[in-house]
Amino acid sequence: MDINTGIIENNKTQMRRGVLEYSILLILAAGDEYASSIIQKLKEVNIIVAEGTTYPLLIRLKKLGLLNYRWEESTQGPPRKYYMITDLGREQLAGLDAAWDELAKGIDSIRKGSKA
Amino acid sequence: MDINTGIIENNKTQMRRGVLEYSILLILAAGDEYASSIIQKLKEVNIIVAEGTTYPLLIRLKKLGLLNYRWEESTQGPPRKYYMITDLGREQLAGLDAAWDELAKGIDSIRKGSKA
DNA sequence: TTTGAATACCTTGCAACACAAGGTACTGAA
DNA sequence: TTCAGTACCTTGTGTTGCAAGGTATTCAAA
Repeated sequence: MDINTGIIENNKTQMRRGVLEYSILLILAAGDEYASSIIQKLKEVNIIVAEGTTYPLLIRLKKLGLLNYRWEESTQGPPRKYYMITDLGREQLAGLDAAWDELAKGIDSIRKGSKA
Repeated sequence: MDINTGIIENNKTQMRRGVLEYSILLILAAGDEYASSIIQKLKEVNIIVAEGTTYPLLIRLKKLGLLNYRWEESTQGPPRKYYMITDLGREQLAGLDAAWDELAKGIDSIRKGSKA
């Protein structure tokens, strides 16, 4: 692996970090999911996240009252822990939507400046 | 400070973290700046960053060869360390542009999904 | 019936890094 | 000579993403 790839990869990781909670709340706002399916959905939009990141994060969001969960049997293996977003979670999500918009706007205006 | 503000503020911070290196490179691509002026420019677009974050970050980017600097006298106080982006820095910046676009696209498509 | 693959859950330990707080040093004006 | 303003930098702490390792369930094949 050359040095360039390393720097870029590291930064892509950094960028993803910032939006992990946000994107998980977004996914759960659309419907209940279990950890593995959340990871899968994120992968589909090129937001790669490890199991060791996801499980602690879901537990954290649960503790904060933004999520709840229920167990559901599966014929494909062990039972699944389906997470769902709470009312508080939806409130917070609205705030994060705004934060994301603001950040995107900020980056955009710096970008325009750097091309002037 | 209520609990809601806490969660949101924490997340805004998280989001900013991911794009700090990127936005600093963007600013320096538009012209040489010293640390305090970089912080000021970021503040203008609502990306708040502390001194204790910025200085080590600039040093790190210098060590990676993405930046260089020169000293310049000032009549308003101590000399200023003007940072400038290197050729390698511009290369990396192109990669980060792409990474940002990809991330923004990813978030966008999750957002659309969650409104369906 | 036991072995293995697939699925799903979770924890531990390490490393990166943002930031608050505290510190140094230069300039010019009061 | 003292103080405010500007600018540099470091230290210590806390958070947190992730690699690696571990447990448990189901089903199918040997």
